[in-house]
Amino acid sequence: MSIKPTPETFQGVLVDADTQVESFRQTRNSRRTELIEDYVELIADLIADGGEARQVDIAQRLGVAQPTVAKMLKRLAADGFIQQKPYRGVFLTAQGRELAERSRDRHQIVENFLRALGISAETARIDAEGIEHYVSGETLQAFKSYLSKQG
Amino acid sequence: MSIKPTPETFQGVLVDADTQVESFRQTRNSRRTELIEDYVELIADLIADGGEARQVDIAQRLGVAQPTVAKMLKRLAADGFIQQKPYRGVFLTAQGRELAERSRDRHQIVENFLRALGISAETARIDAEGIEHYVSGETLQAFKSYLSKQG
DNA sequence: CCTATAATATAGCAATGGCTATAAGTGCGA
DNA sequence: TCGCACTTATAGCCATTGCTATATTATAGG
Ligand SMILES: [Mn+2]
Ligand SMILES: [Mn+2]
Ligand SMILES: [Mn+2]
Ligand SMILES: [Mn+2]
Repeated sequence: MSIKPTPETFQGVLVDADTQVESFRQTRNSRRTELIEDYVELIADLIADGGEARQVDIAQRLGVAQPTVAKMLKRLAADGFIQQKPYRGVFLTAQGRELAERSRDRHQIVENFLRALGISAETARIDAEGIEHYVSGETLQAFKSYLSKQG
Repeated sequence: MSIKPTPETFQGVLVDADTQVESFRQTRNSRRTELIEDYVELIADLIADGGEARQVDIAQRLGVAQPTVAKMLKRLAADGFIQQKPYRGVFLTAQGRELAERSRDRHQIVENFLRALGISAETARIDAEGIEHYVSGETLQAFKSYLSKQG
């Protein structure tokens, strides 16, 4: 790597490289599980609401095409989150239900936290849909603390 | 789409479909620009710190391989964010500097906000690296308000 | 019971974001 | 000046996440 000529005493805008790389790695990791979390959460909600989760409904709510959902469901089945019967709706495994519940709880807390900060319902809903996947346990705890202090 | 047999009076865990789809679309959109924002921000920081941004340094700080960076830089150049001279470092265009500055400001606010909530420096750093890309203008404003009220 | 419609499956394509291996260019020090 | 080490470019691979077009299956009404 290139050696920068500036003396070590000068502290620029840059943080330590090893420190920074860990943040980026962690973020890339969260990005990889983002879709899975949204799928199982949505499937759980659809089942809770209507008794079943069908591809067309998942596709409609995610705003993607049905074959996109079909392919993702295969991955979720291969990963052990759902069970599929051909030409039928999907069902969550124990592992899937566990992840769905954790995701929904975290999602709720993030969205409620944003609302508590005075953010509008619509913006809180939109922002929480993305932010939720990048919130660590420590940060989630801080959000919960804030919410309970607000009463 | 499938018609659910439950009466409309029953309000389940599910929000309106058109409402939900907009959140997912918005999130997918933010995800598309996430990497671009991190690249231009990092390039700006490297230039500010050492006068130049070299592929090897970008790769080392992002934790990816150098050819991964090379390919992305071509995209950034094609999109008008940077200028490249073969076998030389990269430079930001006016458009690139503009995006870099906006990204860095937003990143700073998010990280400072998490710190103000009592979150540890390391967790704030890691979480902010992901959260920053999913924070709307309205939410950013709310974070700023909280920070100024904190003193 | 048959058929039309709805839902699911499959094939094939593209863009994105990663990787390794290797070729080619730059530039510094001896 | 020239060679070697560093840096950049390129080729080729894979996984992911989207799409359209089309085939197949399920099922409800007549
Ligand atoms: Mn969610
Ligand atoms: Mn989400
Ligand atoms: Mn950033
Ligand atoms: Mn980031």
